[in-house]
Amino acid sequence: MMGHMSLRHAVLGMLADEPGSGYDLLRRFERAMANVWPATQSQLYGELGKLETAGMIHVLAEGPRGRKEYEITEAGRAELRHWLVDVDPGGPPRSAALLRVYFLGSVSPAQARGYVASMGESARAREERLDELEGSIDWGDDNQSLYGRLVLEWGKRFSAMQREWAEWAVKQVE
Amino acid sequence: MMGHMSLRHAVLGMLADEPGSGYDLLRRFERAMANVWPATQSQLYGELGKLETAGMIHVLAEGPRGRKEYEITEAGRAELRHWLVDVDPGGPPRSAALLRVYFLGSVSPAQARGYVASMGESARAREERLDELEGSIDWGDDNQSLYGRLVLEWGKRFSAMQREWAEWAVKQVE
DNA sequence: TATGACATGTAACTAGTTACATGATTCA
DNA sequence: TGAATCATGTAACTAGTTACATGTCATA
Repeated sequence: MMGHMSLRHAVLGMLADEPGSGYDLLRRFERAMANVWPATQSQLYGELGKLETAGMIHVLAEGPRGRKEYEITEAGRAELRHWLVDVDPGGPPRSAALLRVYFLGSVSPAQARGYVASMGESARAREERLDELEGSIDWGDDNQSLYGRLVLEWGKRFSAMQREWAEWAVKQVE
Repeated sequence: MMGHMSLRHAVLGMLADEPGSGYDLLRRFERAMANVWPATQSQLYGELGKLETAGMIHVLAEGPRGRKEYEITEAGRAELRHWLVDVDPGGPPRSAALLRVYFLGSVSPAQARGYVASMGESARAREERLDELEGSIDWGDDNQSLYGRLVLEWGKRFSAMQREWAEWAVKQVE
């Protein structure tokens, strides 16, 4: 049944938007995807090789310094649509931050409070970053802007939720 | 610097609460941890072996059918506290659900709306499950109850956030 | 001419999943 | 006695990380 392989689909999704090299993709992952689906350079080049072998992308042009610009193929688009529509996305992912909360009984209440407070603080910092980011992008009315805004809004709501939870939780540990 | 290895700490955290066998732990992971840090049987037995070699747990008693009951050692408790207090928990984890939202431009608006709506629906179902769970547990005033309630509350708030976001997002895709 | 950005790739490792394999004990 | 549960373990795989390795091109 082929496992999950979401990196594959992240790459296909980006190339569906526009062609690019591994190097391009790496920067796109760093810029737009860092908080949703981080990927390393190693992984990216490996996946591009596999996708080419599988016929889901092909080399559109070769540039200087060995640059290979990839374009998604019709098979690649079909696989992307299949994943978007037919494959179950699964539940919420592992959370190391929450895992710790379970075990805070192993440290002093003051340390536990400190940990929860720091979760709130990092959520607040993330909220600020996302607000800035939102202001710095000039949103068009294309699909990318539309769905990008949905993701950004999710991040903002998530961060606000976590900050509010932390404020509440700090009081519980007293 | 030893990587993240949160499974190791999840096991230590559970054994810090009370001793148990691999089989016990597996059921505890299924019951209490399924949504925060799922683990497979394979991984669990492997990790128990490594933790024993590392001197962080030891066999307290052997029972029928080869059962080995493990207890955390002082070294194990120290490692757990170290992880809880000193190690940076890192940002929000990968989210396959959100990753898809980025790429919904590749399918029809109706399909995109359907996907977002299904995210809302699964969040609603999770909210209900968590409400039921909360009602079914008789909470004491021990540490486990306290921190368990914090985690449950986080889950409820997360689910509510996702449901509300989805309701909002469905309207945006129109 | 040397620095920094561009550009790709491999090796060795850790983490996690799925499937297989085996056997003991309980109880209907 | 047969099925369910208890109980542990291994093999083969996929996914992801870190470090290493190499070389090109633009420009100050």
